[in-house]
Amino acid sequence: MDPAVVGRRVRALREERGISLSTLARLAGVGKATLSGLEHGTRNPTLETLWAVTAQLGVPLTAVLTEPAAGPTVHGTAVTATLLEVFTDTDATYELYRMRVAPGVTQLSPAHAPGVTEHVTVFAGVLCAGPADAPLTAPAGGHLRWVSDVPHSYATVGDEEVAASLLLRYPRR
Amino acid sequence: MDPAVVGRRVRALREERGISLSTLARLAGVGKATLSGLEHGTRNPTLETLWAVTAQLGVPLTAVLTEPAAGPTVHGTAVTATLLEVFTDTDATYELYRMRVAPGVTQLSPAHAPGVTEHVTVFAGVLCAGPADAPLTAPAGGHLRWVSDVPHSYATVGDEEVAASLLLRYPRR
DNA sequence: CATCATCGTTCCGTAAACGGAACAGTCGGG
DNA sequence: CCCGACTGTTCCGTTTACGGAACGATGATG
Repeated sequence: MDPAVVGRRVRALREERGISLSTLARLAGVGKATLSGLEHGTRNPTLETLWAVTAQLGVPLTAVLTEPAAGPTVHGTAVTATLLEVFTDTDATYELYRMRVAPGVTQLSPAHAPGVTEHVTVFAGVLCAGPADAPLTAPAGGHLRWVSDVPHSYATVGDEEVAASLLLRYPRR
Repeated sequence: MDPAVVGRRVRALREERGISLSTLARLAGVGKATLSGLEHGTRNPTLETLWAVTAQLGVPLTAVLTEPAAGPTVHGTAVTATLLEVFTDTDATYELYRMRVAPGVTQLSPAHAPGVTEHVTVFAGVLCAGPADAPLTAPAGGHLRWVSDVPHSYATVGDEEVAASLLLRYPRR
């Protein structure tokens, strides 16, 4: 955990809001020296200090402590997916992703293990996805499901980026 | 942010692993006094200290800084839902929840605004949910969808707790 | 019972994070 | 130009979190 990274995030958040270091320090009730050192990563801040600052910025502590993308992120040619949650059950393991599909490109993904299914709920845009030889289409608000033990594809319909949630279900072997 | 809460989580995580305060302090390279004070909430730990301890426990910093359920949590008679993500689009707003339904109780929820739809994907257990007068049923791996502008219900089928993801779609009025 | 190990807490000197003040640099107005 | 208001950084005395050692309590062993 690099304190310099935390510092950069704090500074970025502050500058997004267009407020000065002096102002934020005063609002958060910390010394300017403290905030300056924190943003530079030259100090090793106390929880209390970090809390005061992030609270004033209106973000949770985790916003500066974790990567902007909370989970591991998978980048493909068209698809960017970040893992939101993993759920393990006696019968299967589920992985819940937030997914974005860039327009104009079709991404082909190889087959998963037998029995793996994908559920997609579209937030925005129109998604065309599913088995490569018989893809399905869903508009915003729609839902797709397919068994992904065959090669499958993802693409947008139209120029709009697609936002969706993707649920991968891996049956216990 | 209550340092006592952080302390309790650290202590809980340590005791889950069955290791002593002395041992964890040695492994994490911090003083026993430091760890003792941290667990009691009588100290105001430094990021470095907290990082050393949580890393040794094998959990991310956020595990002790945020609620066990990361987002705002809604508790009902049978349903506990925690907000994972909010997505706002030009057409609609989506809220993605992780949901648990306790067995043996049926929860009735009042109607939402017109056009609001719910998508549920079941992780574990068997869920019976939907419009109160015509609920639907889905086993683990299944998916339900209904328009929730009428009163609707949630209940498990059988004695097993249901785990699921719930997506609420609010069309822009 | 005596002994030893380990438990978690408390004491204490040191190192460092803290807030306030002083500092140089920059912009805008009279 | 000069001045005031502001920016962010640096200096400094005070506060406090730090690790190590000492402590009493507990449990296992001979």
